[in-house]
Amino acid sequence: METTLDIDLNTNPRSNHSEIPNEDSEKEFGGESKSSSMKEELFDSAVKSDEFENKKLIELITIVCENYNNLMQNYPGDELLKSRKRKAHSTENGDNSVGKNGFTCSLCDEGSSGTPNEIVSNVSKVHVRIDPSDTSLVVKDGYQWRKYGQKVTRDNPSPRAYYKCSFAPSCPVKKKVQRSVNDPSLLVATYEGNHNHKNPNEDEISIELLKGVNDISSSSFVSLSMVEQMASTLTRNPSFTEALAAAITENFRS
DNA sequence: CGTATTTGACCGGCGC
DNA sequence: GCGCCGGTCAAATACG
Repeated sequence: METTLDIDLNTNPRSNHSEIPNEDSEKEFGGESKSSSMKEELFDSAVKSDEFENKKLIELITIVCENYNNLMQNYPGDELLKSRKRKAHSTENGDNSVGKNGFTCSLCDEGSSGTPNEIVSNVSKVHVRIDPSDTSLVVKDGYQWRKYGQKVTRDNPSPRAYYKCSFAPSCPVKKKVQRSVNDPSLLVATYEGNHNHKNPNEDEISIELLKGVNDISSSSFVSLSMVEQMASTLTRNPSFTEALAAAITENFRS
């Protein structure tokens, strides 16, 4: 069963406001048949209606954020740790199936076959579909990264880029980004470790939520890719999709 | 001028 | 022990 969560970021609540009669439209209608009090009433009801929809939207986004955070907490970082010692890792360029929209996230317990005392680190892979002509090895995931190396590996002609979290050394997370050997339009990002800080964009989202959805719609801080990642991760969690469906039903019933 | 990126050198694990 | 190879360092360079 495939569940899809579509978050249409083109639905701009602020743009809805542009349909609310403003000074220009008032001029346009010239006050011929409607009294000013009637116009005020229409304006007022339009705003209230908008506010009502915005509240629903805020609640839904809040639910998405909460579930995303909960889900992330259910995959504690050290649980899937694996050794950084180099061993034959054949899955390095393996292709998992990827949806047309690009983001696929998988948590891989690659250290499970190691010795009991082996120090292991959390490794996850994210597959991102990109424009084949795009040569940049950039996977936008909401975090800030500093590139510290690039290398051409033996089993893949395309270079592999090495990134550290910009919060390093306090945050030990690293990621490797390389085109798939089989599909040049596919970027494979391998994450090692877990961030010991919040996603900066996540904070921004929380702040913007408090400010109101009008500002959310215009905020450059709300990363499309982050929402995609959240959606991708969350939709793979059956309990979340159930909870979200229930929440949506409940919200629109009230 | 401060910060980020590039890139060749270097390090260390692994296989032979 | 030696060479290969992935990963990291750090000086040089680019960029805002």
